[in-house]
Amino acid sequence: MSRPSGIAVRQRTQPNNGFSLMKETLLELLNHALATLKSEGLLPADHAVDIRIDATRDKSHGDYATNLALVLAKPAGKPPREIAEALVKALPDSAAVEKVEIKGPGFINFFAATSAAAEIIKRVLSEGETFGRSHHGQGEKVQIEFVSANPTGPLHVGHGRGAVVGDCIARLLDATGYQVTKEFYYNDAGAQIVNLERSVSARIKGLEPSDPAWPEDGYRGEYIKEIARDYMQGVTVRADDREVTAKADPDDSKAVSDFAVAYLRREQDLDLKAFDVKFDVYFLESSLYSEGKVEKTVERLVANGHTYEADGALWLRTTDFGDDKDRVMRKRDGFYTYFLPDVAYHLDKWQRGFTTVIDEQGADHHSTVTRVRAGLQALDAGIPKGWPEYVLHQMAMVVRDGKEVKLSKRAGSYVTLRDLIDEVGRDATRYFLVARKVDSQLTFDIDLALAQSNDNPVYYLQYAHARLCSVLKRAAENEVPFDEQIGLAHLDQLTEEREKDLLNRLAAYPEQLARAASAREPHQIAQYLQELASDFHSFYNAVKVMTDDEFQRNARLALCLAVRQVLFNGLNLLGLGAPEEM
RNA sequence: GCGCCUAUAGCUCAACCGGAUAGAGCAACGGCCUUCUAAGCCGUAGGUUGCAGGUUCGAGUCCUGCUGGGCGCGCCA
Repeated sequence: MSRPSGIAVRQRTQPNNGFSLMKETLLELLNHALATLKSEGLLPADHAVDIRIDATRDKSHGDYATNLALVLAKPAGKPPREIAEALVKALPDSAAVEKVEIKGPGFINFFAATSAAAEIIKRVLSEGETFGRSHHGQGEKVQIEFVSANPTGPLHVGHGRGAVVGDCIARLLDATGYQVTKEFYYNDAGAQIVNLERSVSARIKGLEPSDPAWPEDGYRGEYIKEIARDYMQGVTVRADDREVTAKADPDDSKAVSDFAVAYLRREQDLDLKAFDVKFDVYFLESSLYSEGKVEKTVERLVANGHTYEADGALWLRTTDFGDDKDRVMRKRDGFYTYFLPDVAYHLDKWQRGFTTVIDEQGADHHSTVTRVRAGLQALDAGIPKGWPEYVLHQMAMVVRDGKEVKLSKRAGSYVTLRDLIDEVGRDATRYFLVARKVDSQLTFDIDLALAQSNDNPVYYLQYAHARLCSVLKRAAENEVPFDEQIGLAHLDQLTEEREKDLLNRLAAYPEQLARAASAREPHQIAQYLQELASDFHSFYNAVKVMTDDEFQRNARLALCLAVRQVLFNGLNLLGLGAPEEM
């Protein structure tokens, strides 16, 4: 599978409008030096090397550094420091570079001229909302499936984590040039739906979960009672993908079932809407049956000779494809296991032309990964081995009053996603759920989120944006308003250390976005935004923007405008609001 | 027993295909509003990156083993 490397510095992958970024400049200089070394015979002429230029962590190492000399030490057969010296000697002069140093084992450190670093402002302002976006994906069709909750209850915090992670990955891929389809898959006709119907019917009869006649494993939550009431009142419910009017006939189990599914789908839609998550496609498991896709998949697997009958069931020999045991496809009772429609569904995705498919799921379903991939291999349909991709998020736990709130649909004790959004707000909920790596478990402490509500990490970002808007607004009201042209013509006024920090941070954004997208890790953006906001707050406290010096003031306002833009773009990637005042 | 994830400051978490002296927030302590939003800033303190080996110029990051935690191992989804 080809993925954009994103990280490697490449020439001309970004539209640059003639503005040269520091890294691009350094890359050119190093390429020159490299060619010189080769022509002098210090390096094998045919030696290819991927030049890496990193932003430094430590300012005493300059703004950018390369380990090029260390990488070249082996092929050149010379100590790294010697190569570093030769490289530095061969570097063409550039006004963009203030100083070059060799440090440590052979790192070459570059100190950028602030005026050259300030060029990023021009690019940010000319590209506006598209700054940071790229065409790495070249329009490739990507599908991301996430949430995919069955309509048997409201969404909980685990679904919320999946929802925001999937949604943000979709935003990242869209921003890096992919054509993204967001899809929600659900079962509207299986055993769980029968259970749902029985539960609602029991409520219609006035039964309580404590009654002996209550269906075994029935859903006990209060929401079932509400469905029963609305069904008997003939209510019409409208979900994103269906609309159903209740028949109010307690004996029509099909009608009860249809209504309950539509009702819960609508509830989930409302949850997702409150969370600002939208889908392009709702895919029904039942359609795989009604359109014969399940049957066709079975036939194909049988024809390929990967199946056998045993104990009255039909098995797929998934062990041929790396699974630890074979899996039942068709049960003794003639029904298929969930696994088969899963395979049929993914074959359908492949046939729809999605060369990259990402399944975002809870890690408790991780055993399906090997199984589904094995099933797809057994189809012999030309599907690559590691397809589809999976992003698995670890469990999210809700804590209130220092105690875990169990998320049991059957027991009915519940903290729903909507509860969280109502209590701590959409932006804070999204931020908490997306700001950390998906591989780590997550504790969502409601009390903490509430207690911090005045002092929340997401507000830190939004406050930075609001502050910037305020400064820019003040400038607009001023008798000598902000003149962008004057500002851009005097970027050499930006000489403060805090200003340079900000400029370097702005310049890192496009790469940061590309890296987060190719790693499918939206938390990287949250991290970046914290750093950007921090740089801005430091700058704001250390440097007065609205000075009397016309050139300096306008240059600083241009910087502010650029920072505001990047903050806005980044907040947007995470689906967070960018308030103009707080 | 097997598989996947995980272990970093008191707590919650970062750390860019392996890079230089491991960074933030919260909590603690000390400062900063007669000037652009103090939901902010500056400073102090806080670490044997679970343990033991290995790979190499260099390891929180890669490999092996061990320990602790989570999840999974249905003819449930």
